[in-house]
Amino acid sequence: MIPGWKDRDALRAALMSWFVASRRDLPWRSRESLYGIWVAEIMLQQTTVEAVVPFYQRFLARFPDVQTLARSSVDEVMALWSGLGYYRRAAMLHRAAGIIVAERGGRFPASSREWHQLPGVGDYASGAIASLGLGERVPAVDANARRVLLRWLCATGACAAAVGKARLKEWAEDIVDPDAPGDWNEAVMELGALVCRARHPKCADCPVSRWCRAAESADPATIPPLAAPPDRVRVTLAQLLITDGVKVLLMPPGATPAVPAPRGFAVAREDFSGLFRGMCGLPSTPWLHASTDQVLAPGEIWSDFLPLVHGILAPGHIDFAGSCRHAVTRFDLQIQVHRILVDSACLTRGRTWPPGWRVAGLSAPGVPISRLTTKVLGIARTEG
DNA sequence: ATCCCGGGAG
DNA sequence: CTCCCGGGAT
Repeated sequence: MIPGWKDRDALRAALMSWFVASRRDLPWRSRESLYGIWVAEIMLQQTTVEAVVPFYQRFLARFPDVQTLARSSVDEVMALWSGLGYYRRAAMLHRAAGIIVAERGGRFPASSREWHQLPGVGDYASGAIASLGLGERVPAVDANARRVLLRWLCATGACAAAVGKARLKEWAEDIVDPDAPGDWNEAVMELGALVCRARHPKCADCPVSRWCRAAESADPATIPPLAAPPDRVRVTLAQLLITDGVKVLLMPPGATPAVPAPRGFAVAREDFSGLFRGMCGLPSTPWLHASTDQVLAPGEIWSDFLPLVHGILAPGHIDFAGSCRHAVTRFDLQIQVHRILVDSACLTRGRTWPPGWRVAGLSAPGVPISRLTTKVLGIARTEG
C-alpha cells in the first residue's frame, strides 16, 4: 500500500474520465496489432508524439507486418528512419524482427518478460507493449509517468530525489489499474504530456490535483528536480560535397576515410563512428576545437582524401559552399561545407569510387542519412 | 556512468 | 538563436 494513499479508486475514475475526453487520437492507439504497438513504442522512445506520427505511418505502409520487416534489408529500414534520430533503435527493431521470425516462428512474445528479452525493448517498452497489447497488469514508466507518479507522492524536490528506481517501480506496480492496465498507462503518460508537464505544469486544469502532493507545494515544476545537463562542447568540422548540382556522392555506413586534422587545429573527437551509426554520410574531417570564425582551407584538408576518388577531379576545383550548425548529444557542431562541382556523366560513371559508395539525389536520397547530412545537402541545393 | 539525436518552446 | 526534453545498451 502506498503511504498516504487516500482514495485510489476515486483517483483512477477521475483520471480515466479525463482521458476519455482529452485523449489524442493517434494512429497507433487503435491497438489493431501487437506489431503496430511495438513499432510505435520504439519510435516513441526519446521522441515526441508529433515527430513520430508521419514516420509511423510511412513505416507501417512499407513494413505492414513483422515478416515484411524481417526480410527487408537493414539499409532500407534505416532509410525510412532517416531524420527520426537514435538510429540504433531502427537497427535493433530490425534485429528483433529477425529473431521473432527465425526463432519464434513469427509469433510475438506473450508477456512483458519475454518482450524484454528482445533487442531495443527495455523496462518501459516491455511494459507498454504488454499492457497495451496483451492486457498484462504491468506499469509503463516513461519520463512522463515517472514525473506524474513522483508529483502525486512527493511535496518536495528532496522527496522525489530520494525515490530510487526500485521504489518507483513498486509504486507504479501498485497503482496500475488491474481492470484496464493499458488504458491506465496511456492515461498517466497522456496526463504527463498534456497537463503535468515538466516545466509548466497546468495544475489548475488537472483532473487529479486533489490527490497530488506536489500540487500543494509552492512550485510543482521543481518536483522532481532536474538533473544538471552536461557541458556543451563546441566543435568545428568540414564536409565535402561531390555533386553535379542534382546528385551527390555518399559514403556507406561505417566508411571513415582518413582525413587528417589541418595544421594548427586540435582534434576534439577522433572517432565519431558511433554517431549516426548505420547512416550514409559525406567525407568529413575529424571534429576540431576551433573558434567559430576560423576557416578550414579546402585545398589542405582534402589533399590526402582526393586520391580515393581519383579520376573525378583535381584539388583546385574545391570551393566553399556554406556552413550550418547541428547539435548532437552534448556537441554543438559548426559544419563548413566544401564542394566539388562535377558534370553528371562523371558522377554516374562509378568505377573509381571505393566499394559501397553511391550516388543519391540531393533532395530525396532514399538512402539512410541523418538530419546533419540533410542540412548539408540543403546547402548544396540553395547554392545551386 | 556515458553514449546515442531530434523536435518544440521560449 | 538558446534551452529543454527523453529509454536502452554498454
